[in-house]
Amino acid sequence: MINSRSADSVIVLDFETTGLSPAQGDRAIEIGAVKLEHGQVVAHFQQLMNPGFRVSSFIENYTSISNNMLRTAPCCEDVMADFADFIGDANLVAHNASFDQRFLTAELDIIGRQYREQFACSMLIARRLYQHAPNHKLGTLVEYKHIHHDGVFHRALADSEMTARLWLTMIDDIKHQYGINDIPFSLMQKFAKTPKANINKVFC
DNA sequence: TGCCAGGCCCTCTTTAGGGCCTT
Repeated sequence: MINSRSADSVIVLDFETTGLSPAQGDRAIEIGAVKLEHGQVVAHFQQLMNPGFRVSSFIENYTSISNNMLRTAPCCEDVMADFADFIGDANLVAHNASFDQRFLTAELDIIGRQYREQFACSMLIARRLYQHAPNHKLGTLVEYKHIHHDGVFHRALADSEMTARLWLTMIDDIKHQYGINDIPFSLMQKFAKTPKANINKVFC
């Protein structure tokens, strides 16, 4: 069963998009992902994609992805077909996963594909594990945990790499804190959804 | 014209409201 797999064998992904809501017509403009097997990076995926309309100046400034860069990029449908093949039957992780899950579902719906995998949210876990962090934005958590980064933010591959390092850091911290050797993906999902008052019961 | 999401979580809560996160 997929959920019995170890939490350190997942695909960590991040979308850059034209806005916040596919229901309002927003589309993906970049996908980045890191494949982890037993805590090691074994593959990357990164691709710009042309949403079929110009992105706003806010998005150009926020992501450093310009309309000129997108003009020659392949369309979303072609990129997402390749990405669906890349994720296969892996479990998935993203920071604020509800956002990326909405776009993944919407973009795969357009090409008649589906993902069967489970999704876990690194932000929900960080809120429980690092309750004293200044906040739980990805960039803040990377600094808070002294996680290596190259200074690039709000690009899909860079953010997915940082999220992957944060994910593995949280797994290590949970292992040390609760004295366990291996954490199933399903237990991380349970941790993410458990009320803070009860989180110590999840790994005991 | 003006507006525009949504799930989670906390509290001055649960017959609600608002901040946090993502682009």
